[in-house]
Amino acid sequence: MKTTGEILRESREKKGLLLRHVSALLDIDTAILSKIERGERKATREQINKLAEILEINKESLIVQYLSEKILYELKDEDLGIQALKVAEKTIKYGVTKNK
Amino acid sequence: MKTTGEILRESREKKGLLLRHVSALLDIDTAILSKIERGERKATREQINKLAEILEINKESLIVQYLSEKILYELKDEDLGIQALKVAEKTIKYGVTKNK
DNA sequence: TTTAATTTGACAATATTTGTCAAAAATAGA
DNA sequence: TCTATTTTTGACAAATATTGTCAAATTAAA
Repeated sequence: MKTTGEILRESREKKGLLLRHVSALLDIDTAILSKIERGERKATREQINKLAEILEINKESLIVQYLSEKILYELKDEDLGIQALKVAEKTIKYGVTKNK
Repeated sequence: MKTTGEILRESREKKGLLLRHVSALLDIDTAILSKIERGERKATREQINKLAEILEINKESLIVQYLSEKILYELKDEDLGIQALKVAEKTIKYGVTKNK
């Protein structure tokens, strides 16, 4: 499975766009976009939306990949990550929302 | 399934401890512990460790519940949460770690 | 009823994230 | 080659989010 960064870089290059072009549309420095594409930084949720539009990427698949990386980042030092994911999944499915 | 806050409050009361006692051991104000138990605030990872010890709660189950709430918090406004969880789960299982 | 415990909310301190900038490194044409 | 352009790097600044204190209000219980 491709990382978010890989998807973004490949899509940008396929369109013949430079970091300069895309980062201008996102209103950020090229340095950040460079880091996002190489997985050194995470994009913001808003940037993901914009990038899907600019690069004409399937929005859903991009978001799913992005979110899954965000989750994995939270769990990166945890031994019980898989169990936590399973509990989270069940909770979503059963539509339980006790907390504020 | 009980929330982290419910587990903490019930365990504390079962031991006959006051917020004052436990929050002193955690070195925080009672106000925060009160909020944590009612789900208004999240505990830190360190506080969870300490609380498991102080209240003699099964550490693994407390951590799993805590982490799953953290994940759900990230996904609370997302339509594609379940898909993201599934991708994350597969990624952990296959041991893929491309990003820094 | 009054003492102790808990809750509430404003806001302060701290930590994390997101960004800029300038210079270095890599890449591509002439 | 050489030299323009693009990309990458890393130090640091700005913005945002999290975690905390405090004092007063509310609730519970002696």
